[in-house]
Amino acid sequence: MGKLDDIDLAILGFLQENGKRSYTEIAKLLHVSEGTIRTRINRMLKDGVFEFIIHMDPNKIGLNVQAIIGITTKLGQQEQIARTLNSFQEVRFVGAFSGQHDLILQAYFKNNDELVHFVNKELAKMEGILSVDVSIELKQYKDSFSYIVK
Amino acid sequence: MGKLDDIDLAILGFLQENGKRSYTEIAKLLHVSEGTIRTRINRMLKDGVFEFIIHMDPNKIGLNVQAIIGITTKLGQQEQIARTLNSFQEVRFVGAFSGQHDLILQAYFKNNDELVHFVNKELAKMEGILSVDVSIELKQYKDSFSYIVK
DNA sequence: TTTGAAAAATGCGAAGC
DNA sequence: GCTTCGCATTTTTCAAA
Repeated sequence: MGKLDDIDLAILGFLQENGKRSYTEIAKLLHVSEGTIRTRINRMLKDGVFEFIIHMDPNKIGLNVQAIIGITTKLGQQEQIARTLNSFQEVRFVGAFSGQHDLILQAYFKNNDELVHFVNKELAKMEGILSVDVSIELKQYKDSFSYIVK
Repeated sequence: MGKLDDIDLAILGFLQENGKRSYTEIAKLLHVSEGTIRTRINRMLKDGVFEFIIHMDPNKIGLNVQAIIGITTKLGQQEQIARTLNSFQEVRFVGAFSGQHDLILQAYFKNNDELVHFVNKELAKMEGILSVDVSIELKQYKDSFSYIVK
């Protein structure tokens, strides 16, 4: 699994603007053949460099309450708690972090009741959680998936 | 811009598994015509319900340091700081939150030097920031974009 | 809004450079 | 590893129910 060269990065640069761009279109933009684009995209997909997904607006599909939750865990329990959190549909992101909280998660809920249930029932019953710090999103300013500078 | 019905949600349910699924394939799965799928997808795109994107693995494209940063701002300065943060390529996500921090952002960097520069130079020079709380990601457990329960 | 059918574009596999 | 060339699939367009 080698490094990405300039053409690979250029392909990603175009796809990050619009995941629906065709091989043909990208080929023209980069002045190489369609087959080259296709081969490289398939290689990057196989190597897990990126994947084609859709990004839904949570509000538009009825998930009106978004929260970021910091968790402090008992030493040695972090991994197991992370795996438990993993299994919740509501949880979009979980990571272990250095800093104030051992775990940070992002989760989407239909309404406040569901958030309260998640925190007071589900989190509350997990062994090894020492403290929970809930932040509720009031306004979103940016949510970008374009990491590549052109 | 009406509400989504069961077919719309079913379409999103299939697309969230794989953003490359064709109209034809989804049509067969849902026992409706290809045109129906196409019409509905285009309506949802127009309404901003979702978009086709690619999700890159930050590590695989050389962004090896990921951080979540909580910021406390001077009253009334929050909006303007959020907009400034917005303009940084490194910043993937910014939101205003209730709770311990007024703003929370997620950012990706090539290395620790770039993170340190962002915090100690860029953030440090912004007017109205009272405190900054940096958490560095040690391990990622989940990063899902499938919000719809089937 | 959904369907069906024909034209245009895109994607795919194989062969050669 | 890149390109070209047929063939299959998908997308687009549009008329009609």
